[in-house]
Amino acid sequence: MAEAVESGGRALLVSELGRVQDLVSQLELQLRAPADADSVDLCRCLVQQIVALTDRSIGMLHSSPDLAPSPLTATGSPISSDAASDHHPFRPAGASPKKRKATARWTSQQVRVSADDGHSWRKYGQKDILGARHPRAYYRCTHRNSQNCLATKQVQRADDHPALFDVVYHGEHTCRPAAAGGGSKRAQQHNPHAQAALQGLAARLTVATTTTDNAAGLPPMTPESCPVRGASSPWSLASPVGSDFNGCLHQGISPCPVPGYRDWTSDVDLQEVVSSAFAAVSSVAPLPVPDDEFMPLECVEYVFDQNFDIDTAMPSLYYP
DNA sequence: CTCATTTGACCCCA
DNA sequence: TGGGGTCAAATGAG
Repeated sequence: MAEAVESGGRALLVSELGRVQDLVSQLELQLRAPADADSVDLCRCLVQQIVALTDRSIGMLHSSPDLAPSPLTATGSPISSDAASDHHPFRPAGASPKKRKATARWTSQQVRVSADDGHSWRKYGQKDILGARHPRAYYRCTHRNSQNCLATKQVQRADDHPALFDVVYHGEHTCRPAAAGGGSKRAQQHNPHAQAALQGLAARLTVATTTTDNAAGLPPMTPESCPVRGASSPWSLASPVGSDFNGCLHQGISPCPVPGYRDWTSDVDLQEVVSSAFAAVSSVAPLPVPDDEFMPLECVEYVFDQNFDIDTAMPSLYYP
């Protein structure tokens, strides 16, 4: 009975988000085309529809707490495992706990949200941090050697919310991202008006990105000072999607006032978020909960806390 | 063969 | 001296 209602609502929600996804695809196509008055209008129209649909989806989530997904993760790439965790949920039984089993991690139930954020990361170290329950993983840009790109990031599972991750970015990508990134940049140049419209949308779909460094001229903010992963904010987005930033970032989702929230100037990014939301809702079916899964992120990743609170659901679609 | 991950060792700094 | 960050050899996957 309740399941039927829930299932129906879920289907509706999936349908709505599917439409959002389609709209974003259309928007992306428009952004790739040279700008003219018609395409700008069309982009505006698409943005309005996207906003309206996301509004509705959020409303549905709020009115149907049962639609809250089971804890799930949607990672963007094979990611390193927590070395301290020998009971890796995606690791085949009997496999070596030490070496990566990249392909084994992509089970049919795992949601891969985004194929490419334009940047790729290579893990170069992992350390147990004093006072932290979970080790910290260190990543650098894959193009460090070939393009002298000095961007790095640190990913650490939050102690208080094991499903959440603190992601800190250092440095700036100087590499030229592959297809996706380049494409979005081109779209930016071709259609600045549409980009402005997208930024308008971004203002509503705020992904809180806070800085921990003043490299970008922003006040320092530590994970502790921002309620990103506090008790009232049960989930977090941690993704290298924001890796284009100057300086060092602590990234997450939060309704906290963010001095330097990320400008969504990339249609690829926008689509990633929408795709993520879509994937998250589509995957309400129970997924394996990687309890000790350490999830550094290659692309976009949504992490639902195990105490998922529907009242604060969809923080990526935060409305100020 | 190439590339990514793991992990112990090493380096730097407070 | 200890903690955090990085290096690099070993190893696995494709």
